[in-house]
Amino acid sequence: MTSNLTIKDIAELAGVAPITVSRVINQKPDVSKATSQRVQAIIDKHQWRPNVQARGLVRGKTYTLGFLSSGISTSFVTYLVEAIERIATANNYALLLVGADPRTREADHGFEILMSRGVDGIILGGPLDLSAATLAAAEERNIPLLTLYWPQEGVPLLSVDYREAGRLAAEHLRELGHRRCLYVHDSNPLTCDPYTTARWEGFRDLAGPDFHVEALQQAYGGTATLTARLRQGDITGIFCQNDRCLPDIYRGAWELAIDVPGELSVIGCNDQAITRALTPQVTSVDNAKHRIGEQAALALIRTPAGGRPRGKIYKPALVIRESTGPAPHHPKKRSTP
Amino acid sequence: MTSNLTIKDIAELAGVAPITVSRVINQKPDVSKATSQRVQAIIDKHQWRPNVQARGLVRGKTYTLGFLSSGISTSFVTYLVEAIERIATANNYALLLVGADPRTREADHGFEILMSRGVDGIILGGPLDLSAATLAAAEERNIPLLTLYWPQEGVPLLSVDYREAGRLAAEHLRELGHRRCLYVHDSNPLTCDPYTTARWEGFRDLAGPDFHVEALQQAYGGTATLTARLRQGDITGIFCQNDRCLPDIYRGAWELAIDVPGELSVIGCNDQAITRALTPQVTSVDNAKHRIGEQAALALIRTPAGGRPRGKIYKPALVIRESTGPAPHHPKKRSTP
DNA sequence: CTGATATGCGTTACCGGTAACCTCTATCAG
DNA sequence: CTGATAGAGGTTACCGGTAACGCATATCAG
Repeated sequence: MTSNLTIKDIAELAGVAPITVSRVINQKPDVSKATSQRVQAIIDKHQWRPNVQARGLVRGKTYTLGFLSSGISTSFVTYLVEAIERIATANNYALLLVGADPRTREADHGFEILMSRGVDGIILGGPLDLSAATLAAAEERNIPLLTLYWPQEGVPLLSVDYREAGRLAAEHLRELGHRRCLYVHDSNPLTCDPYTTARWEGFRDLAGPDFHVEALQQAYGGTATLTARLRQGDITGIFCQNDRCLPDIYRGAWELAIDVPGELSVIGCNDQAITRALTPQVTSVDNAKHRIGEQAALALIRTPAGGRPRGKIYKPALVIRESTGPAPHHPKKRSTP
Repeated sequence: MTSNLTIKDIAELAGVAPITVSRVINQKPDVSKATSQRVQAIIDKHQWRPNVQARGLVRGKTYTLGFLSSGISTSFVTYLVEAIERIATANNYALLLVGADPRTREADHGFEILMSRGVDGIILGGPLDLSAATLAAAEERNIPLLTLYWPQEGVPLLSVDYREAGRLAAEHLRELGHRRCLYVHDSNPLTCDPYTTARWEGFRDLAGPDFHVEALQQAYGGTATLTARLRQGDITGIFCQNDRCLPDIYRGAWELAIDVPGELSVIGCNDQAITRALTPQVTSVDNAKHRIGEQAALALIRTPAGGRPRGKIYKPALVIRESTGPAPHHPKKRSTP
């Protein structure tokens, strides 16, 4: 019965002063074993837990991490939240979740909510715009910051080498004998990934006389541009910016009755759940999202109040599934419907 | 520059007592307009925000909601979190996210984290086991509780009439002329949905001489049981417990080269993003998840400390897409491969 | 036996707000 | 002129912990 007991109640029940109870729960010295056990017994019996707010007030620490992001239900962000939450809970930290406005990406409001609650560290997630003033305020308050995937001026970045992701995709396609491939992306300024370009550059890195690449913009939820291009019949491989594009690509192939991977190989990026939901299952580049989330939480928990956590760029890894295969010998020319 | 100013600093700068600043920020009477404006000016100038912990300590209120759930990255739960977060932020509440152990569903630990932080209300999400003692402790502390989707003894429930969802699916299939349909579910005790049975009952409600239904268990990630049944060639419609099953069902159909919706109509449940990611897009029953999340947050924000929020059961709605169509005239017998 | 050093625990003040109560001044009816 | 009343603001104590410091009692070398 975790009722509204305070440290004073516990102290009284144990016949000691409150500070002694405090010492017991914080495993400080200067308490005899006998006293300690007696106090602990009372605590256990009543399942008492110290009030985190009171403790936070006097310690200037809240044992709380903040996560700020728009598009919290976006698959990628969800993975981050899950990993962060797991680490936080395991370390008796709580996770404060605040969203930015998904339409404007304006995040100052959310950031201030987190700051006024005195979180011990803030993790920045997906699409968000923070003003320099806000960032400076965090700096001044010594709140450790970390950004995952969305770069912020002056904030350490924990992410993946997306250029390398592009290279891995290109390498795989080239080795399978594909000679003309597409990089499909959506550069809508609100939803686009900051690493759209990096992936493209990596993908293009392997271009050469026997490996032609070109970029194609295809807005989420549409297939027209893509199918128009595929009709020309020369493309045998696709690498897309983000697994979010995959449903559109599969749909486009379906509309043209193109067999994946028989006639067209498809590679996604980020290795989200959708890769296993589609048939055939999609080869994708794993971007270490779980590791990133975990490391972010750990880094902030471990960083002392004044310190700066370190960023890190992980290496991506190709996960081969069913959507990629040898290039067809004679790519078919498609007829216009 | 939201530095570490306190109410005392602001008071001093404005030449008043701290309590006056307190009155200004809380819009209380007994402050002259002139004084109020002067104080407000100082506050604005320094972008000062009161320390939420200190305020919470003395008020016994934290302006924080807790969300407890396992499987935070589960699509359905994600929708809830997103909706709750939006309402919370809009009302200057924060959302504290805590996960239960996904393997054991044990949630007492998480619940205690939330309680010791004095959240103003707790929303219970997906699969979790709470001990009666823990629930009683919340009761005793007057913490308003609400459970979405996962029933808890004595806790008001905000959910959807899943029996009706089953009926809607059956109705749709029957009207399309299907006469022999399957209810596909996964009754794994850890992952299964508490409404598995309700949906089945609703689906069966419409069974009759011209509408035969049967239930089939098919674990997530597999297709063997399903394809074995489909090979008999008599099934022309499927309703599945949860959109999570859809990828398996589509894969099963693909393995047998069954055309959806030409030869087989498929209806999902919950109307998650996957319905639009698959081709053809899947007809599904919308379970009002956004409304549920929003209402939960609002209810808890509005419920005064001692009160009990009210539960509510929403009506589901069928969302027709591309995966359902008229029953084929002559269902084909499948040959064993 | 004395002074030095631990050991074990309590007292006091304080973290940053706010509720409850108090004081002072102005205004006004009788 | 007196007393009542309202308006504007301050004083004090407290929320539930903890840091800093203080003070017995025990132990032990010399």
